[in-house]
Amino acid sequence: MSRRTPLMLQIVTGDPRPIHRQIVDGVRRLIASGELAVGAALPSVRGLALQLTINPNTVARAYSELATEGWLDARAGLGLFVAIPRQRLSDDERGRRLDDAVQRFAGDVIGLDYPAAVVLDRVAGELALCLPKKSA
Amino acid sequence: MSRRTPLMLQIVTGDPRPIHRQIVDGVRRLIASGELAVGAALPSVRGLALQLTINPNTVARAYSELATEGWLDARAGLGLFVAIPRQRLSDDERGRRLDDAVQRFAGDVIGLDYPAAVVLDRVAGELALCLPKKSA
Amino acid sequence: MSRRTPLMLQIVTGDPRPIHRQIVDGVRRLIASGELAVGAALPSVRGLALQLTINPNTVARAYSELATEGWLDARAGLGLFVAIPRQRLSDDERGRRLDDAVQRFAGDVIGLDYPAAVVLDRVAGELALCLPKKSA
Amino acid sequence: MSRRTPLMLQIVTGDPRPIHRQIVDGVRRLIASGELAVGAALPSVRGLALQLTINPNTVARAYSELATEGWLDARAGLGLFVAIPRQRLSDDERGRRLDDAVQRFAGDVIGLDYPAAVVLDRVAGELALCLPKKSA
DNA sequence: GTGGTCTAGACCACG
DNA sequence: GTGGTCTAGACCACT
Repeated sequence: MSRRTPLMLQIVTGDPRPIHRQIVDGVRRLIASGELAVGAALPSVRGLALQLTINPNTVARAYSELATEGWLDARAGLGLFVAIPRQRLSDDERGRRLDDAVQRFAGDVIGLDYPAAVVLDRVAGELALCLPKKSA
Repeated sequence: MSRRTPLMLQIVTGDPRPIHRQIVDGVRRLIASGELAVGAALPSVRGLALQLTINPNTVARAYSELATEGWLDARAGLGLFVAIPRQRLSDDERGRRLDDAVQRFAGDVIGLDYPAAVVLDRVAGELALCLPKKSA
Repeated sequence: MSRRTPLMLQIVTGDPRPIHRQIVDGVRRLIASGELAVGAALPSVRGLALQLTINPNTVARAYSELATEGWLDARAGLGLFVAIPRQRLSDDERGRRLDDAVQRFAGDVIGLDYPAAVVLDRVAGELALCLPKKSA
Repeated sequence: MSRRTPLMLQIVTGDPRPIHRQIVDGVRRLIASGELAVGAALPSVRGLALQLTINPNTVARAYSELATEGWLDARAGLGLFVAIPRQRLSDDERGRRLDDAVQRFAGDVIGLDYPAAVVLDRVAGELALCLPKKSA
């Protein structure tokens, strides 16, 4: 009997991101949007591997990255839990990462020939799900 | 052949993108922004490789990708030229790529704790440099 | 022919730290002490695995952690290089990590029955090799 | 059995150490600091498990480790008592463990960019709480 | 050649 | 049962 909520995650083979990255992004989004509350237990490594029909090592790697980034707490013998959020990066580093992400995104959408307004709408919609409206 | 404009490109070793990707993105951006006009000749593979001090194979690969995507026309014995713009991808494919890019971008930005408005501003600024205001 | 310096690293099976952690600690120390200069190339994943007679995956994991922490830059097809140092963590996070490390260390040496002065000497000797004397 | 002093111990879920390790460290510290005198009786396995709301198996394991290391004496039918201090490890083993602990600590602290003096002060303060000033 | 990802299966420590 | 580590071997992308 498990109180663990099954994760609403889907692995897309056409996605250029590697599998473990899709899991990391997906879980981060679920946490940031509040669908996974602080302290909530995640599916076990083996359980999520079965659910997604991938190798347990791949799930373990994704979970391990999330723990390193401070999103999850891993407790051997118990499982993984959503961690209390805290600011881990310096302001400089945050700025650099924002720059990198914006530049990469621009590179990705150039050539798709969408008008800027359409792209911005999509981004705004996605961000509305998980980002604060005001600075924390 | 002095008609060939030297490309205003710069390879950044710290950039997470592979070199050929930086070239492809850079050329696409120069074309999209109009700095490289339709019909303009590009530097030769060897010339650009010398200019950027990288392997000619890498330049050849970038040019080949740009030709495959329809940005460049190769004329045997003459060189590569900026092609006449045309629709290069199916609507489905374009939609899927936009989705992927937006999701990846959101994954990168979540947790940096920037307000959505700040992120959107930065994206808008970057897109203004290279995207059309209206659909082509 | 390789300009890569062989790493002065040794894996100790009796050490409670897992192998990949011993590599990470060792490389961090070599970089912090200046024995590995900024921009220097590291042994290839496969090469170090042969040198230490461990599985390439284990080396790859250690290198990947070092890259994530910002100590190394990985360039596919070229190799790994010592990155330019920068402050990535917030002051709060740095304080928390110092606290954690000190507490863990105290727990490790309690019961070894060494006088405090001896322990402090050993720590001072180790830190002298790699830490700044004044705040940067 | 009211002669058993309740232990001033606290289990911290955020602590990276496993629970049994927190108990072992805590009891060792109470003994080293003299708060638990030689011959004093410890709470029963079940009692401590209730007090800390953890699994009795975990308490039993911690007690067993402490007994193996010579900190506690088990008297059948009576319970566990603080043992008479004696040398518990070979000099070689003690030396190796000190080395390991110092190396691990250095690995944790490198890169936090604290001056060595600050780190040493923190260590000295922590050790003052539980280590002898002179060799026992 | 380089690094990166994934699978498969074994073993250990923890609760 | 849980997470964590290691080995072995395959495949991919990059230069």
